[in-house]
Amino acid sequence: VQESPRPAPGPGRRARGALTRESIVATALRMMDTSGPEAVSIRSLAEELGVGAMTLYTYFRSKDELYDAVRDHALSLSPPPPADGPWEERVRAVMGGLHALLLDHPSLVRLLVARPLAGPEIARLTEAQLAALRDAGFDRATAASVHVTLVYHLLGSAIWETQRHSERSTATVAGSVVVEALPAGEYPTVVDLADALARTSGGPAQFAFGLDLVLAALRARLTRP
Amino acid sequence: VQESPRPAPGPGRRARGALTRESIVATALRMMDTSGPEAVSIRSLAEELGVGAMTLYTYFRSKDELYDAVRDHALSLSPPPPADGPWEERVRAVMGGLHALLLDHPSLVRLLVARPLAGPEIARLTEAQLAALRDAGFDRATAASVHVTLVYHLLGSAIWETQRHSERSTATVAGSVVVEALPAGEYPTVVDLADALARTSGGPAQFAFGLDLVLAALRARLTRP
DNA sequence: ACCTGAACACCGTTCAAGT
DNA sequence: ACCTGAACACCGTTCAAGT
Repeated sequence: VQESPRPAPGPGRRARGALTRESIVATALRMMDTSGPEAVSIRSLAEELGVGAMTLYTYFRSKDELYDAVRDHALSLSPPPPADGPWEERVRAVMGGLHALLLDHPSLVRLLVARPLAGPEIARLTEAQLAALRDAGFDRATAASVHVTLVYHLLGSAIWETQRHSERSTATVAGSVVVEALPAGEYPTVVDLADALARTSGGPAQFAFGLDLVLAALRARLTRP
Repeated sequence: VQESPRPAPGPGRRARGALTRESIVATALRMMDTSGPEAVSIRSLAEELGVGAMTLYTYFRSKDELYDAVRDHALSLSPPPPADGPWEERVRAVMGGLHALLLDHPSLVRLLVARPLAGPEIARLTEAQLAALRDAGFDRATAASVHVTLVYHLLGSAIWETQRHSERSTATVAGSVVVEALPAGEYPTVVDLADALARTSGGPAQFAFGLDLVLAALRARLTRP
């Protein structure tokens, strides 16, 4: 036997006793950010941690439970939303913080869209947003509907950004609509606006544009209902 | 040998010569609608069609190409958008048609969010929406940004509806935020609005609410820019 | 051109067994 | 309680071979 069967824990390899739910989740998130979400599986994560695949089932009941924990951990990295101040700024803080987080951790999008939105961090962010809307003066039903509308905006933009980055082909893409070889006779407006779509699509500016539209409509509702 | 090695094509089993790209795609969509998107794989689809798995590679280069074709086929089922009339009604027609289609075929959501938005049907719908916005009087940049905002709304609502239906647990769910056993001290507003969230979340009414907000803001922009 | 089974390199998870 | 390898029932896809 020339090599020790169990290598000593070195950099990037964790001491055996140090394996915890937290360290597993942190490693999974780092792996997703580094190598993409598709590179993380129970088996590959276990290998990265230097343990057998089945070891992870000591800490999590299933892959879904592990991924839910990763999502919650990632969401906890978003800045704590302000509890007072003008309602509009508070909504912008929650939404902007989440959008920035999703740009930092694009792999998080998969975890958000694949499973029901639940967990303590989701509850914390929902609480902050609903409180801001109630303080603005909206009744319960309206506050709930506005909140869901804002969640749509966040989820939609997250998907959109992910799709754009997943497009690695050399085809000309205008706002994820491939316009290369698009017959101008059939789709004149798409072709005419290809540059505008390519320039405006995605990112914080596009996110703010849509958010501003919703907030403007809400301000109008409050002043003359 | 007691059984003929190749069963005669019966109901639900296709004659061998009839295998085409179209029939494969239609079967895949029907299978997704019936058994859920996770039940469809190259192997299970081939079995449903009564052929070997590798046969499908004669018609499609890969699973992604097959799924893109399924998406395009499903989108072609949405009603043709009106080419004239008031811009707002045209936008409502495109958005409402797509939302209804996604409610009819929930499994379509996966195909929409997992891959870049491309293909002839996407181009057709994009063309109709952009044309309506240009006819309304918006400049190129604004029309493009409004279009993307509306796509966010559609994608976000699609994800949201899917998440709601995927929640098969018995836990109390309020707008996909599980409020069961949620400490009222920490999340007072969520608990207070749990009923409102459960009542308003999802469906055509919620979709229309958000769309109305955006359209109201756009009307205001057009009258006093 | 159309269709095939065997094989490869993966999955998540169950199980029985070890410490 | 923590960790394990073997095994099971899956994937998508390559390959060489058949018609």
